Amino acid sequence: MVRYQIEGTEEYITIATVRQETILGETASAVHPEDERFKHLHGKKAIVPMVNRAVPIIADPYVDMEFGTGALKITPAHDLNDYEIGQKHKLETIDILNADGTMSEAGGHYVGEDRFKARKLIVKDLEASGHLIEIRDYRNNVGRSERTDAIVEPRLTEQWFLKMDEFAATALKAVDSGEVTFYPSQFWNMFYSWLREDNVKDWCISRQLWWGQQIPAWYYEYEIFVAETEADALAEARERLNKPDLQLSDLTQDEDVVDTWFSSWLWPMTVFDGFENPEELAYYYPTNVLVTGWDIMFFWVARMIMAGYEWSEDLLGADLIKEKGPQPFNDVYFTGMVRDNKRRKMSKSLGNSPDALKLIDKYGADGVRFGMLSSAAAGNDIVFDAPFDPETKATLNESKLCEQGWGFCNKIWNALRLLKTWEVTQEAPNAEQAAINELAYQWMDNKLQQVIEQVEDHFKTYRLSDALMTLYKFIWGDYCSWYLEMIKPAYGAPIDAATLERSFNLLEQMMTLLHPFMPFVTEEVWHQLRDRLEGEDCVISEYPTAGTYDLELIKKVEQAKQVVSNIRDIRNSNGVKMKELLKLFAKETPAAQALFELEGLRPMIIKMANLESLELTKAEIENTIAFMAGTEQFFLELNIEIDTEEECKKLKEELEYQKGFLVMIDKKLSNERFVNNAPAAVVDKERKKQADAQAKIQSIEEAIGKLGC
RNA sequence: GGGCGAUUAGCUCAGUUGGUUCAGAGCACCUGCCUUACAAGCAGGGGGUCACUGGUUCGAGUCCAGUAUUGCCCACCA
Repeated sequence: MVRYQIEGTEEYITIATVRQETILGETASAVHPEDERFKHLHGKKAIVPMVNRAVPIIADPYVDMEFGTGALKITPAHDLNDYEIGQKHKLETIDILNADGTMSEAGGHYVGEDRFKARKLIVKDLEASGHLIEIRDYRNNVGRSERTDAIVEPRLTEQWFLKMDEFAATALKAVDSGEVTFYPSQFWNMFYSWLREDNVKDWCISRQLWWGQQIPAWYYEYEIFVAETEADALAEARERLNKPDLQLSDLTQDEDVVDTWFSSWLWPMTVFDGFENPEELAYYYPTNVLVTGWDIMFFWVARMIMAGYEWSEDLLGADLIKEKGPQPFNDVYFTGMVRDNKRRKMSKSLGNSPDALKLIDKYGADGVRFGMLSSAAAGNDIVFDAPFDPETKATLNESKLCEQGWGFCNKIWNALRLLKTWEVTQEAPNAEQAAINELAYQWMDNKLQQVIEQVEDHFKTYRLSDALMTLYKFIWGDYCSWYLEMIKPAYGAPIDAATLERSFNLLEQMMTLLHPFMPFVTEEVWHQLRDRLEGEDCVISEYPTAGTYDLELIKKVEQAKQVVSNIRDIRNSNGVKMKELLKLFAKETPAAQALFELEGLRPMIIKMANLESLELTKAEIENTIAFMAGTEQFFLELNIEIDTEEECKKLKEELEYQKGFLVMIDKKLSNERFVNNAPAAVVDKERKKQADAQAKIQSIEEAIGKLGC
């Protein structure tokens, strides 16, 4: 803490500093305007020790009354905030440092000393002259060089700046107007807060590095000539200085280079060599989508947009730009940052990043791709689930998600193996299996169209993980678990060629759909499916487009699947083995009749649930367990004594639930405002739900009555 | 200090324009299966008051406000 004498008085003001050498560059002392302790000093001057310079005492609300002594020295040349206050109060700036960190000519009798040595000498001198009040330990954060760890001293230097206000307004408008669309859209908020008028700062484009593009500015004494080439600069210098004999050797080019982003913002044009070859650029510009991390949204994305609007018309002509737009890309897809399971950014210094190559060794490239992509919902950070070794703290090269991907590859591979192991016959199977095969294929084919449509929709909105999961569930769940089981011939029996061909065809299309996510396994399976010509590959196979599909058919099969699942559940919970043949009865209703009119549905349920028979009935069947699938009621005959009590309890629970549900819907439908205001389709749906619930309640009540509970 | 998000099952996360029973996926867990593609598998199951409080609306996981918790970015620390 150092005290300063107030000019013309015996009074002192005390300030604190950890960089006492900057006192030499001090050009004001500052206090808060409302601070009662110092109000009488406003407008007076303080004498800076050692250099005996009288500097004004200024009042500025930047000063924190609570912090330190409440008084602050202002050194505009060596502190960013001080610089801003200096600008505001029109203070002189005195640079006390040379570029090598030694004291400059402004440094009084410390000139030439290293700043750290000067700092120590100054303490002694201040003590000797009675200005030093107290020394305290204080920990403060100093900026350090990322590479060399050297302490960074703020210092005034001349730099090149690019005025940003107009550029920023252009970029904002581009995104606001939708000429450039962000995915996910909430990044607009961040973009806006960066670039809005009151926040945007001019861009310092000069860097003191040896590598890079040198700034095209040439100096002659204090004159500056900016030009595209040396020759142009010289010509301009000769003319402006009126010195026709001036030589290039008389000029000095600025040693600084431009910021790396200053060339990167031209990337959308230079990547196609657009300045030299506008024809190529005209073909590609603008591109569909830029994929990048949100952390460089400001550095790169915003500036590419600015550059696009600035130069594309010059390069491509007004007509073309009118047609295609000046934006460098139409969409920006922001990927998430990959974080570890403690949410820290993965980085080399933390050592928390798993080794991708080792992951690939373990799970395969497709497995790792699946792991990454399935957790990559647009814009959200990806928490990578790699666990830590509790002892070494190192990240283990393991991942549950990648393991899932690896399992998926395995599943696909085995599906192929199954298709390949069957013997093939030209003979048609028996009528029931033929009906099942036909239904299974129709169901799969219709569902495939639906899946293609859904995947396409996910792609359009950059929901990559949703697209992948849709395919995952379709291939594993529908194709492997249901379809292949439906068409599977009896043990040892061959499969008919037509069904096998259709199964190949389905798998083939699935491989093409999945190929963007898992290129290796899909390519291999695609080749194994059929004899391929040279150069005929999955990667260039025609991507399927969605055809129309019969939603009713899909729904009916889903309902049949529900029947099968229910039966399996009942087997499980009653300890009835899968092998045991059971009798199933469906309550005969118009809806049930309509359901079973679908050819192949009945034998399919019989096969999948391993039934002895499946009949529609109006009669009461004794000793059965009742269940619902959709709105229909089924009764399963078990060859065991049924636990009536348990069965009653289940039915009553279900009844309670349905009644509660019905009450809610009744309430909704008796609400006039709902009926009047909600869209007709929504009201109709509610009425359908109401009718369904009523039907279900009736069925359950009947079943309860039958059990006599 | 300024700004932007997040909070949904034990864990990691989806949930699009407020409107189907919307509360979902994977993992983990439990039960039963060595069924001749896959036990690295199959068939099932349990588990959530959608952070809290209020508001808007006929209707809120979804929109608004506040609170709590939490993450990130930027700035600063005399």
